[in-house]
Amino acid sequence: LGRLLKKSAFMFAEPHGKSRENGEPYTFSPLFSCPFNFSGKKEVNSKELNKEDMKMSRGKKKKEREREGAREGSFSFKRLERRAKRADFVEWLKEKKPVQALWTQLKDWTGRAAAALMYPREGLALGLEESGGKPGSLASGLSLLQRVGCWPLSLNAWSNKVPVVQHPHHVHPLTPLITYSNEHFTPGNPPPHLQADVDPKTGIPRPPHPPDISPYYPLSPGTVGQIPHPLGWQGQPVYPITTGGFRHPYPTALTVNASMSRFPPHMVPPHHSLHTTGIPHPAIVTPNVKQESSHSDIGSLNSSKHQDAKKEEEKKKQPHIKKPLNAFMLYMKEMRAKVVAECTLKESAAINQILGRRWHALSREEQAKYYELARKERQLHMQLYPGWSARDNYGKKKKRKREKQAGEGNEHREYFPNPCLSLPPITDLSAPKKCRARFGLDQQNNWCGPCRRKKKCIRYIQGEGSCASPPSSDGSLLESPPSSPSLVSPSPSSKESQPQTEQMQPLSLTMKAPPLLSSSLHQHLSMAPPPLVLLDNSGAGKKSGSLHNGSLDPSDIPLSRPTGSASSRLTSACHSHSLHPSSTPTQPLSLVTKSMD
DNA sequence: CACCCTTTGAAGCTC
DNA sequence: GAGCTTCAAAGGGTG
Repeated sequence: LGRLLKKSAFMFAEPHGKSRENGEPYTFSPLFSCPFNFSGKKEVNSKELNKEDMKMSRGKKKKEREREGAREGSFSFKRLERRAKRADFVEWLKEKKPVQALWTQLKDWTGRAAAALMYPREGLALGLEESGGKPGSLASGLSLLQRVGCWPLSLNAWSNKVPVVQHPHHVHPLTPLITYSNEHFTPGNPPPHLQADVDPKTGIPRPPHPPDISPYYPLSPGTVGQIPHPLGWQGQPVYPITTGGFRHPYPTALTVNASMSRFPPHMVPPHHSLHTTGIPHPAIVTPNVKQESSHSDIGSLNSSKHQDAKKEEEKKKQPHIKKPLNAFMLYMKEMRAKVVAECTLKESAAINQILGRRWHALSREEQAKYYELARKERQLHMQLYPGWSARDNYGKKKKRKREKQAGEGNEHREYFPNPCLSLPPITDLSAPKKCRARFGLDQQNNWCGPCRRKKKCIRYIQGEGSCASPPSSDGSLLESPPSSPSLVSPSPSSKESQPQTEQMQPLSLTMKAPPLLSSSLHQHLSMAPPPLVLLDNSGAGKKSGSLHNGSLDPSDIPLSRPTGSASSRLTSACHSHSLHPSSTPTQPLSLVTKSMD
């Protein structure tokens, strides 16, 4: 078994050094750590494993092999079983029940990759004794691994391009991308048997049920689920080739966990109680099992309802194939941990801001690396999901929000009719959050309800009968829906009359923006024409151009994400009506610069 | 519990 | 083709 494990380890080892037997480069990475060497003795680490191995003379080895009746380059499960009977090993194995269970199944499948599949899952670090695992020998193993749902293996066994970091808690963010290297295998061109058919709904290649996989797995579902992925692909942007899943009957034991989910949920029998593993699939998000369950329960009471429930269920069971990560996302994945450690920040929004700045600070070469990785990722994604389109995911993420907002919009108009809405565009100068502008964040108790909900102010409009936005210098203008200067028609007096709201000094700008940015912004603002003009010419104005046609509710701004996010960012970051462009150095700045351009 | 925030980039959509 | 929108990751914050 030790030899087998070592051979297995070779499959996952990074090339480094020279093999004793064939001179092929190899090394073993500390990916796994098996407490046993081939002789069944417990070992501390793989180095000792190798030392132990070295001590054994070749003659002795040969004798042993002959005694075991094993041929060179192969292994015998019987022999392994005998060795497995060693008390210490069995004891160890007992502690690894999931491994043992799966191992039993893998034996049925045969193929030396079985061990490679098994023990890496257990995080074994194996030394290399005999280089039985040659690149060619991986083929069968790969096929097997793919069949059992381990497609996203890090196959850099013979690639030294990217370091292998497999620790489950510290997975190299780019490791999964190694998988996309077509140098050693082409994920997009899986064995013919894996591309036999295509899911008619999703267009996703659906490998047929492997004939050599027994459909009956006595393996307890829970045990399988407890087995961590061998190469720590959890959460990694890798895409299983077997998205279509196995045909029925699929081995229950291996499908119980929908989160393993290279098998789409609709192909997987619902074993809700078996969601214990938490092996999430990086690219496919499975539907809410809880909801499915409740739906089916209700449906059983009523036939029509049952049908509806079934339909809903089917809808929900559609696998959610995520978008491939772009270069920046890959960069974020890699660098997030660093930034978190350095800045002791936990808020992703703040971290992402930092990452955004760092991204821009990267050299072209460094960025090119990520662009290339992203390109590969897209390629692989395309190969794996030929029929997939980004629009498939449209509306899935914020559907609820949009629906909710649409409903709120109607409600808003119904319950908080804005006189400005009925006015021609020239009079539609109402700015949202009037109360915000008047009272500021520290006096929110004075805000009207809509203002508290970031909706259109009713108090200001109704109480004072004015729809004109307070003449602001720059800040409030950006915060409020863009309007043309002629439309705003701010009287100089009004500007003076409400200095507290418009004379927003770029406080947050000076505080938050990097020196360069803030200075440039200051300069920019000081050199820029009056804010109104600036706004009028701005891309932001174009962006939300529909907002200042007078017929739209300013509260709809959030519907436009960029505008809404900018606005909310401004309001939140700048604390009320303070100047917007400063809130975050990046976006507001880009807004301004865009407008200038 | 769903969504927001925040970033960049890719892709889809609209005009 | 320009401009806008959505989504991808992440996790604390919010309602």
